[in-house]
Order: sequence, then C-alpha cells, then structure tokens
Amino acid sequence: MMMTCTNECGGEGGRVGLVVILEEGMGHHCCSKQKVKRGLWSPEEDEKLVKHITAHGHGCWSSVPKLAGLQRCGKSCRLRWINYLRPDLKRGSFTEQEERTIIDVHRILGNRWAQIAKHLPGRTDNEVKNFWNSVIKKKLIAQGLDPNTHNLLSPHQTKAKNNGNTISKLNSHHDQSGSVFTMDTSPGNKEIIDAKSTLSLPSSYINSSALNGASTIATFEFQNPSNLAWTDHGTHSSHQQSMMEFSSCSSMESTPISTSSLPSSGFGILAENCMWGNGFEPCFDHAPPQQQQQPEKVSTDQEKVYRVSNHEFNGCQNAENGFDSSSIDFEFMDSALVPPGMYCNVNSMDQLAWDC
DNA sequence: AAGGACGACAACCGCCAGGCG
DNA sequence: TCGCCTGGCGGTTGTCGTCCT
Repeated sequence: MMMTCTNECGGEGGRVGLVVILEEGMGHHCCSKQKVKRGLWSPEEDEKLVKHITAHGHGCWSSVPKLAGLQRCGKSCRLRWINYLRPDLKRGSFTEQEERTIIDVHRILGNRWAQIAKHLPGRTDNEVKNFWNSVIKKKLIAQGLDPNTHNLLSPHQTKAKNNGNTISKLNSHHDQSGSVFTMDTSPGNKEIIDAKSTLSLPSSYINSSALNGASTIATFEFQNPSNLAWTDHGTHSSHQQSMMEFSSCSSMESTPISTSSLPSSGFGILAENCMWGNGFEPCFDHAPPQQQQQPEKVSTDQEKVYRVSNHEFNGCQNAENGFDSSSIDFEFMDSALVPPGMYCNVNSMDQLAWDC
C-alpha cells in the first residue's frame, strides 16, 4: 500500500490541507479500482467538477471522476457538489428563523438531517447537522433541555450533561438574555393555575413563593438549571398580550411567548408539547379552542404534504417567524420517528403540521 | 508571544435501501 | 431470489482558525 501525501491549497478559505492519494484497494468499494485522492478539494478540482456537471450533469456519480478528470471517488464528487459547489447553496451563518425551523423540525424528526434540510432552502444536511452539533445542541443543553427529546433535563441529567463549567462558557458565548417565558398567574386564569399544579416541575425549577402573588406574570428561566426560578414581573403590562397558553400552540414561532423575554435564538419550545415529555401532561378543565378545532387527521394516502396558512391559528402566529414558506413532508410522521422517551403528543404534532 | 483549548466545518466512513441483471 | 452496484444518509473524524491563559 502506498500513500502519497501532498499539501495543497484547499477549499474556499485557502486552507492548506493534507491530501492523500490512495492506491488500489483502499477507500470505498465504489472507487477501489482507481487511485483516489482524499482530503480537501483544491480549487482546480472544484473547477473541473463544476465544469463537468454544468456541461453534462452528474449522471452516474461513479463515472463523474473519470469524465471530469478527477482522481476522486464518485461519492466524494457527489458530496463536494451537494455540500459545497451547488449553485443554489446559501452560504453564511444561519439566521434566527432558520435556527427556529431546525429546532422545530428536529423536535419532530430527530436527527433526520436530510429531511430537516429540505425545509431550509439552500442549506445542506451536512450544514444543518454541523450547525446542530456545534451550536444548537449546546444551546439546548445550556437551557436545560435534552437535545434529543427536547424535554426538560432533570437537574442531575443537566449536571451530568454539562459536565463541569460548560454551562458558564456556553452562557457567556451564546446566551445573551436567557430563555425566559412568561405566563399569566392571575387568579382569573384558571387554566394556567391548573397547569402549574399539574406540571410537577422539579422543585429547583420553581420558586414557589413567586406563585403566591395575587396577580403576577410568572417567568420561567431556562438558561441555566441552577438559576431556574419563577420571577415575579409584577404588573408588566407589556406582557399582557403574550401570556402563555399551554398546549395551545405547537410550533415555537407560533407560541405566544413574550418576545421581549425570549432570547434571540427563540427557544420558545419549552412552551410546547415537549414540556410534557417527562410523563406529565397538562390537565385543563377546558381544552383550548385550537385543540377542539383540531382537524381530522388526513390520510397520508390522500395528502402527504400539508401547507397550512398561519392565519388559521389566531393568536398563535408570528408573522416573521418560521415555516411560512416551508412544508412538512408527512411521510416521516410515523411513530418510528418519535425519539425514544419523547412524549408523543399527537395533537401537538398535528398542530405543528398545521402551523406549517 | 506561545501554546493549549475550543469552535466551525469539510470530508470521510459505514450502513442501508432501491434498482437491476 | 440473489448478489452487485449505486445513491443517500447519519455519525464521526480531521483540520484549521480563533480565543484564552
């Protein structure tokens, strides 16, 4: 076996990468019959690939390297094209809206990056996956959420997951304002009171003394479990229109959470069905109207793609957010897609579909 | 200024499913 | 029906840049 290592200028950033040329017998079975180069792509290789695909299309990927004059395997060419060279790719950092979309869809799909990426025009599965692993995942953990299930982590889980001083670092880097959502605890709001009594949140999450106020806007803070507390905002009139309605909305962007108290990253997901993921479920005396009006489940045979206007859910929409232009492919909405341990609130799942 | 830690991201690996002979 | 080939996907690794001490 011979490996030839050369340093070449790689990729867009001009990185110097190690390029390895593999002799026969190495690499994928699909490209084991030819010498293949590995490592970062040089601008020349990119140019060859782009020229070839632009002129002829990719056709059979296994034949692309030969036709394009590249010492790469077909798989490598395909990945390079899909993840980097495709003309319709959107480069640059993810927007807040994209971030919200990823979180929302991931809550339903789990790590199905290709499916998630379909809801983000110009983004690749690899990009989404990297962004999730490097940013969102850590943010969720820092907020006391299990990134796999989107449920609240128990304090000891949080402690274990955060492993030392990770939290403080994350907070300093990513969490500008903390994840806070508000709910009306005024006596007249019976649903919310019931929800609180049903939630059985870990005691550390709730400063119960704050619940005793006559008329308060209580605030959950999820940025750091050690800091979780009810905060009495007294009579914040600005919050009166953004009181939390448990279980009434499914996608975070439609949740009537006070945007003034949400972090820019939009972790409103706590307000949603994932809240009940640890086996508790809100028991409202009166089901919210949205649920009562829940449309009948549409057979996947009849319709696989739901496109529902945000307008259908009064009070739950946020015009600037989320899924306004995307759709959910309900081929994936089978039971197998619900991550183990994730409480499956079918109504909420449906509602997410309708919010989309 | 130097070196280590960490983050971002490109690329690879291995598995799986579907098509085809 | 079986085996091979190929494309697609998710998980993981490797590399470089930046930040921090």
